[in-house]
Amino acid sequence: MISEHPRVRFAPSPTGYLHVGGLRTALYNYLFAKNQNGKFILRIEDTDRNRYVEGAVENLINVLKWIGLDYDEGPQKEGQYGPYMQSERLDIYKKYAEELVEKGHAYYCFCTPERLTELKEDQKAKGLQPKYDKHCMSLSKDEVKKNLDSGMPSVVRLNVPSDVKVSFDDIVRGRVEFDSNGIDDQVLIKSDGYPTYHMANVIDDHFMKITHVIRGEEWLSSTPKHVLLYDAFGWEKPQFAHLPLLLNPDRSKLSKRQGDVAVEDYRAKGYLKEALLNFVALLGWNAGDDVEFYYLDEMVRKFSLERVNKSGAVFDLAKLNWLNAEHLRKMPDQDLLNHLKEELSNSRFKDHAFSDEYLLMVIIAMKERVSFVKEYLEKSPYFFEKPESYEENAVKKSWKENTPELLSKLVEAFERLNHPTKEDYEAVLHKTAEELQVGNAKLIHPVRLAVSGLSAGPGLFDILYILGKEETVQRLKTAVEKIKIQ
RNA sequence: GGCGCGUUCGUCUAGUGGCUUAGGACGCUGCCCUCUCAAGGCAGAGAUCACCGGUUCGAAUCCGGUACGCGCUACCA
Repeated sequence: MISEHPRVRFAPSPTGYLHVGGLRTALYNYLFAKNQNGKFILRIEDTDRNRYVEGAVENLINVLKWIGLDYDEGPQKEGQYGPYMQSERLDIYKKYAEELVEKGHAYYCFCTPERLTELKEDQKAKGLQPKYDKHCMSLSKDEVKKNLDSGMPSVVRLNVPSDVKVSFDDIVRGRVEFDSNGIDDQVLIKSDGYPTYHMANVIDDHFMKITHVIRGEEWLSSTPKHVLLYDAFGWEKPQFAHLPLLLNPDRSKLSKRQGDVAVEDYRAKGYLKEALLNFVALLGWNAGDDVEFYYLDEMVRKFSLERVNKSGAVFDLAKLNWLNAEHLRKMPDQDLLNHLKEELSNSRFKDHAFSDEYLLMVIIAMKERVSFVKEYLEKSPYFFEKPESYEENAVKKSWKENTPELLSKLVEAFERLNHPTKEDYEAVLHKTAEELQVGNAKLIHPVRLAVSGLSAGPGLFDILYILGKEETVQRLKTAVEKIKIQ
């Protein structure tokens, strides 16, 4: 049954943005496809005209592109099984709905919404489960034709057989069995002519030759309907794999109310695509070893559906943050440089020019101290502008009465230096401290404060070297004038 | 309510009958390194494996029940 080259699909509905749960589903589909040398297809399930959102499809594609999950077939990348927008396949659904009606596996229903609600309320009042009563199934062929010809609103319903056990083998959950009596006569074609998810899904998966349906757990209870549909058509069923849900910290289904759910939100906050992908992959899957840091290609190599977990996973920001920092630290300096330049061009420093050489030095100095690219600017603004103020507590702690005098001596010594290296700065500072008969710390901390305005940062001599002699001296002089002991 | 799925440190998880005094990671605490802050190293706290019963010489691992959580129960996906 498992064909040599699997075909899987990510089939989102364009509701405006890509949900992180959707991202995880897309990722697993992608990983499985690439691991198995198969195809990853993008299909847009836009069968609900009421929920249509302008630009949602383009947005979805852009986000997928940004994060690096390239699809082999889909909108803007037509393959031989298109179109990949369900709204462009209406005639196909209609044709197969008619075939089902022909075979007696489906029937036209002309019941009004009013009757349906009434029926439902009636059943609820009697403690029965709400289910369509197959009322329209008793209509004769002529009556159906007459209604249809007269333009009466109609839907097509699946004729669910009673007293049948519907089961399938889920790759992550094992054998799952349902009783057909609990399944409603699902609407297949809506009165506006559009198919419902169930209908479109089964037909498309069949004609697009999908071998594995990998989707969220919320679809598990709908699967028997799909199985019934495959059987009604006499089609071979794909393999199913239902993924565990992503959860809020309180273990409810991940929702907007309790934080960000859109991939775009995380992107805007400065999360790296590498970190996002890595993090989301680990929410429900592991290779069985201790590896937690992954790049996409390594995940592809090690991924298998058999190792996907059954239970929901809480979306834990703290771990995402750690992974982001980890990916940032391990990123090649050249890539980091591009990120930093982009960050700078969107900041208040956008009009300043910094050489690549200079920025690279900043990157090396700050690399281990940042979790986000923007922190290069937030945590060490002094590399991009002169300190505007001096950290108050640090002033209190390290700026003593004799500090201005000590620093003046140090400045003199620095000024005599010719193209100093960081070792030169260090040697001179040590020597000056010795001459002035004070500990190194008496100079180091005030210098750090004078030059950066802050008390935390990279090694002082690295900072001085990056800033350069002229800038260092200038900042020291300014600080001596501006900082007063309180 | 009905049906289905799930339940190992706060969180993500390893574990598929003896190797387990249940391992790793994030987070947290402490120590080391050190001019500061990080990173790194080391150490620590943290899980009676939801509960009850059964099978077995032996169970987190197999079986049954209960509880709790979640999903579905639309002419939404």
